[in-house]
Amino acid sequence: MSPTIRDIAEAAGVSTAAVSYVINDKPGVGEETRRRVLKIMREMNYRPNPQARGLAARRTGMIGLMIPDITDPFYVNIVRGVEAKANELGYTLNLCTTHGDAERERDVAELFASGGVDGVIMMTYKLTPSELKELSEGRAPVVAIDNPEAAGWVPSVLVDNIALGRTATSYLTELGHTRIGFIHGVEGSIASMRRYEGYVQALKSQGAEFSPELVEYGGFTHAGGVEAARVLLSRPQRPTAIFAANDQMALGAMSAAMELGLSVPSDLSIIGVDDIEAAALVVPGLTTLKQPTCEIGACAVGILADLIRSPEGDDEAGASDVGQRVFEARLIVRGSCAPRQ
Amino acid sequence: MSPTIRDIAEAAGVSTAAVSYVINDKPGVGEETRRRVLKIMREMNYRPNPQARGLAARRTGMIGLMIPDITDPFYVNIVRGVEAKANELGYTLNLCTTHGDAERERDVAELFASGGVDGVIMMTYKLTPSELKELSEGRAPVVAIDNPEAAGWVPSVLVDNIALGRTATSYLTELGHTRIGFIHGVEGSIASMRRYEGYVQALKSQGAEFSPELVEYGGFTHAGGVEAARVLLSRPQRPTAIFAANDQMALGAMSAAMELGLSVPSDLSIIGVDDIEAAALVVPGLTTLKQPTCEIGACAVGILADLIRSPEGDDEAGASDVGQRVFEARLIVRGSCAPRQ
DNA sequence: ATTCTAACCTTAACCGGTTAAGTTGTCCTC
DNA sequence: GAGGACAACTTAACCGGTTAAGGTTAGAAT
Repeated sequence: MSPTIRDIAEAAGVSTAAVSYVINDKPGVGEETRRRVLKIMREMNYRPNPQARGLAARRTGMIGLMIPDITDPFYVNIVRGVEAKANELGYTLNLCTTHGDAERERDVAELFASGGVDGVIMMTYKLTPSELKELSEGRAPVVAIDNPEAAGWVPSVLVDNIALGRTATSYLTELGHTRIGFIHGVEGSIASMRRYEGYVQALKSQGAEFSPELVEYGGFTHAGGVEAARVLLSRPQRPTAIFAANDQMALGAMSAAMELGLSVPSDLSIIGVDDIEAAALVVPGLTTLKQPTCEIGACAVGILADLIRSPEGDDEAGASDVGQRVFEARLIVRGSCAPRQ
Repeated sequence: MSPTIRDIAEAAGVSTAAVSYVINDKPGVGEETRRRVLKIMREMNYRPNPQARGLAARRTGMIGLMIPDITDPFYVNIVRGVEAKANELGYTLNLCTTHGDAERERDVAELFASGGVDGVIMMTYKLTPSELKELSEGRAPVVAIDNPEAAGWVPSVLVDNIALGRTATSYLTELGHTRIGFIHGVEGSIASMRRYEGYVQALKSQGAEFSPELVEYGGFTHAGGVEAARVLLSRPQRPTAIFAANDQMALGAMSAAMELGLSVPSDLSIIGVDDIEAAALVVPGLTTLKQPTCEIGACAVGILADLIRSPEGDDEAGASDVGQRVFEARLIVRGSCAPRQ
């Protein structure tokens, strides 16, 4: 088997404590001894056992990351940000996906709570805020991403989806559009609802038309986007622009438009959200709103690392000051939107 | 703090050993005692500490997964397969990305080797097979995915990229094409080289033309595909079909064709590899070769779990029998290929 | 009545580290 | 030259579980 700290200690003629001090760069060991121990560690190819270390020092060096779906580019990009920052801070990542399943979310939360990780980053939609809060009061602190409901309960980093909706919609109204369709994601999606809220706000403030006839659901999928757009475009007075709550649906809307003989952007302007890879590849390119996913991930890790270092709760200020960081989406202009003719 | 096994033992009036037996469903505990202990565990919201467990029982319940890039759909789909199967077998995933960086690959390997995981699944391209083998002889067994060089050294699961190249190319020759271009990925990519090899084999066996003029590099990116296709299509005798080593480049080739006023598939047939999401969304749909990524991932976990259960090495049969499982890619026919006119 | 067996449970040594407290030796100071 | 301060180690008690080996007890077999 691989050598233990005792083997090293013996070989170097010192106590395990001394070796431990060397490993952790702590004072109390002479220069000469330190060098000797290091040399022997190298020679014997010694690697401290992370489990034993963790057990004794009460840390695992791991951050748990819970996301619904590793296929969705939005989450993947957040994972990238998280990974980069976590790595920078010396943490390794424990990734679990939940597929939006409530039970699985609970299982994973349980797993993380049992102490396998030093902290948890959660993108969860089924767990209630109080469940989250309870979890965070256990062994590992929690930071929530993209969950407005959890904000206020646990430290959160969010994107302002209402502003996002306003930005997208205003961009279209400023191009002269007044009949603008909206394609929701799945029913009950908070992100979708907030984007819709921004859409309504912008319509009102710009004096553009608002009608339930302009709103459909597309389930966040390409096929759903096709369906929804077909419905919207076959209405007596069809919209001249469509704002879809994500890019897959926006691309679906684009297909539907082509299928109906409408040209994008001259007959129909389309705007999406997420800036997925395909958005840049289609012709015309899809104008979209990009959320700063990498920064979001990195920011969450930063907050979490602080919490791990100095566990909360010991302040009298009350729970009202749980951190919260809000990011804004950025408009990426490509070719899919044009002034109304 | 959260209760320990000693707290439970005390509350139940038994020894910690008894509690441990209950936790692990081992015999030697009476029905009544077992029930009492379970009840108390529930009441006190007890969760065994995974680190302590791992230390004592010499397992972590984690599988390390090393991939170059979490953005690449090919890897992501493998991760999905791995995650699902790992989860099924009670393992959790420790994900690390290397960005194809040799030093990072070594760091991660080191991390895994130090015993943080029970086994490792590697998609690595910079580590030498002997480094891999050495790693696998340490604390954690290793399974390699998609690394033909490692096969024979460590248990491997692969896709037959030569056959893939043959399949793609034969599909085109059978449609009557004789001048078929090939777009490589990055230089030195083994996958790309093997696909090329299959391409050459198919050309030869079908008596089609082979010329260095028909081969370009596209670096696996969309932009690179555009570039490469431009070059190929501006040659005196332009190819009537192009086989790109991945879908991004194939889509790039499609853009280049449109840009040059060529229509796909009537003027130019295009075939790619990977079946990325966008392949189904463009018009015409991209014909492509899909690797059974989920099965590959699941298969790797299966092999690894066996190795973890019964560590190798104890057989006299020699190292020649390291497992190896080869998968075949499947042709997905969409609209981007047509008979030569 | 004694021995054997089996079921049930406890003791205590580990797993491989960390770390507070204690020991030893050296040098400095007054 | 006694006392104190400091550097360099060591001792040993943990961290929170697992598990081999041993101890009781009750009931069955002899």
